[in-house]
Amino acid sequence: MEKESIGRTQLRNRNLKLVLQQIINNPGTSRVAISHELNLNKSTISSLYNSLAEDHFIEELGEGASSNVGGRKPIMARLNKKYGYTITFDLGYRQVHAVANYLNSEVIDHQEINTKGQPIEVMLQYCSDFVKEMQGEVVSNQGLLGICFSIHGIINQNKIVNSPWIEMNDTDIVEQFKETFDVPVILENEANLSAIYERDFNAGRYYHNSITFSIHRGIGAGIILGKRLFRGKQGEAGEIGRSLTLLGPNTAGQSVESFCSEEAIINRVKQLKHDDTIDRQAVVDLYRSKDHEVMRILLQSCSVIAGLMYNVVTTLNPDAIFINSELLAELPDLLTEIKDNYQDIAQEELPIALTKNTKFATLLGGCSLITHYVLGMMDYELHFEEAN
Amino acid sequence: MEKESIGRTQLRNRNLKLVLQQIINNPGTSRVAISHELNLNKSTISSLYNSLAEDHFIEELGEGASSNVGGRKPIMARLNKKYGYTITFDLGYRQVHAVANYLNSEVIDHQEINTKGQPIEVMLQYCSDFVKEMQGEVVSNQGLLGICFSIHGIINQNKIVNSPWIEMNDTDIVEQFKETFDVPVILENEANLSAIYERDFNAGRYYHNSITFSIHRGIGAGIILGKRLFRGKQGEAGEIGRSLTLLGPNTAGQSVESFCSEEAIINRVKQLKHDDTIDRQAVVDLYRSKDHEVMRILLQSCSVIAGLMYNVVTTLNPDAIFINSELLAELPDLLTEIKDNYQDIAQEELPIALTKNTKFATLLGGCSLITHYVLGMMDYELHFEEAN
DNA sequence: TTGTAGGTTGGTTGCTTAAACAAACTAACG
DNA sequence: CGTTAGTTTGTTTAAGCAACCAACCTACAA
Repeated sequence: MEKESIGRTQLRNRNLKLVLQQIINNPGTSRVAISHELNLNKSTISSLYNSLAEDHFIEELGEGASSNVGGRKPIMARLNKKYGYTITFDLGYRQVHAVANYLNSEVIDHQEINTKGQPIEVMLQYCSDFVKEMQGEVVSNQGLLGICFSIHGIINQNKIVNSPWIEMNDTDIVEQFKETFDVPVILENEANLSAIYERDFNAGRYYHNSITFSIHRGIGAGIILGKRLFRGKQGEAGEIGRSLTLLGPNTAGQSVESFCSEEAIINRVKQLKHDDTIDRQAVVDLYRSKDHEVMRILLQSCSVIAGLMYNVVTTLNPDAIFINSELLAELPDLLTEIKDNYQDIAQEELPIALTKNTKFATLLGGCSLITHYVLGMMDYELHFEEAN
Repeated sequence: MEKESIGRTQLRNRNLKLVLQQIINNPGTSRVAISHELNLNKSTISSLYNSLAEDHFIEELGEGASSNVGGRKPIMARLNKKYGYTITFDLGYRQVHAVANYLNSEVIDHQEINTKGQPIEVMLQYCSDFVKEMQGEVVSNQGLLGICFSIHGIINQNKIVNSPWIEMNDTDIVEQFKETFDVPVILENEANLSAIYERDFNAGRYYHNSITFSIHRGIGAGIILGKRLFRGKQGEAGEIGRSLTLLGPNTAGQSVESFCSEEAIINRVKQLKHDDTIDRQAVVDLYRSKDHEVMRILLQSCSVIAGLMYNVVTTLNPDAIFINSELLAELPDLLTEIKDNYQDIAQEELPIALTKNTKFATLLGGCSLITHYVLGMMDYELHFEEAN
């Protein structure tokens, strides 16, 4: 909403970025195509294009197909992925997951190490090592451009406000990595990154408003409205796990999270089975072996999730819902259950889909976010391809 | 998000609007002040300013106060309110409310007539008459600029999708009035207009994200995110009345609306008292006379509303909440009740305020909306003053 | 007290600059 | 030859700049 004034230089800058956006989102486009798309004069585009080319943002692919009535063939161009690269870490409860990507989001390398029970310092040491490794290996024009951390907690103003699963010991991740590597460092909530992934990769492209439910240890949601991530006043938007399951006089209602997060479910099964070694895999196995009690607990949870979903959809009327959950990925039956429950309540069609490749989604979301940032294109819609 | 390309003309146009925005939002500003605010050169501003002046958008107020160290006095300017005027109607269940406003939102005239039980055609005939009356009376530069209708129902693409209280008989309001008066005609949901009112007048100015609960016959919410009205995929965002009060296995949970809308409350009191003549005023009187059962019902409703509020706040993390309700306006005790309940659940501070002047809020919201529209400034933040 | 010089701010004017634009051109095709 | 892609060269236009005038203030001297 707050429009900024535009002088001559900002005009040029903006148009430069619009051209770059075209090149990123339509790999194998040409100058004329861009000119047509942006309603700017051919010569203007040529000028802008050449500026970008000088800065090594462009990779030319030779000639494309000419039209069927003759005429010169266009020179196809796409983003020069080797302009530079970014690194994204997911600081999980059980492990650290790391990935390095070229500017077009192509994965250069990824690693995962188990850090369960380890303090944050050890996790960050691993991250630091990974960055150094990449700096030694990856060849690119500008080198490392930026780093993103996926945090399972609440982020505000690029600071961790709340980290329920990992004790942070007042560690200032941003300061530390910015200092060491001299690149921008961004922290973002894991559910938000999942949402960004859905927006910028594959499916979500055509949806303006989507909500990504992230159901792991806790329950959160990433909210995309008007193609923009909505973070709320203090970055707490989407903390739907705290929603009440019961509105009414006895306001001491249970929160959704305390009832059907993975954590809660595992605990309930633990109690039920008097077995403290139960973990997610055990729950999955029990469900698959059609254990009656476990099935009941999970189906109950699905019903609650469906209700929560209905309430959120009712307030936001989004185009689609995504769910990012390892548990559901392993037990797709439950997705059907949720969908059916939702249908019963809503009587309305709404695309509900599982996020494919649960863990990578977050990382790629982070890759997209930091890429947007380093290009100075936070408010530009960028699409990326996910390799298969 | 979708950025449009900017050529020379659009640049000029945009800067023109930015200058106009400054003049609207800071009545009694000067060229230098604008130049400073927009970071554009003095001479550039002068040029833009003069263009606007030629188009009669500007009213000069003579000289302002000079600074205490000497120097020429600035020439103060504000929006020429008599550039033109807009008209807004509220098509209520019981009455039609009409208002005409100058471009600065100043009320020229307003009327209200009782139309309870009358068909839509009669209501619109009255509206039509009002417009003609204004066209005869109001003197302004450009005359009537646009018309806005506040609809107690769902609007999508400027069409009525759902009108629970008034039978529309397939009447195409937009077509009809656009045809007759040859100006833009906009329909918008009443709760959304309330939200716009809170955003553009008085209080809400400083909030980026706010939610306005409109509790009348039904329950709806207007959602302002990033200073922008959020309408959802099909304009159904904010239909929170449909939220479930209970998430869980028996998904046939009650909707909030069926439980504590004004309609529902009155019906419950009717049943309880075996008196079919009960209306809002009767409920108010009964509460004031401390009728036990009525108090119970209302307090119960407050508790549900507070829970609903908590859930919505949990998903959106807004800066503030507004409530627009005639019932609450008459019984401010209930607001306290809601606030207390909310506090109990949330344990967090959040500004919760009643909309003053319940009925006018919607109309002024409509005025703001249509004014934005006719100025071609839908995406510009405009502030208006409400006369006292 | 008055008058004038010096400083300050508001706004205009005329010229410069740079980016978009337009049209004519070359290149490369069917 | 017609068509399409891209470049070149020159034009237009809106922003930027610098010098200016206008209108105010204060200080201070006659």
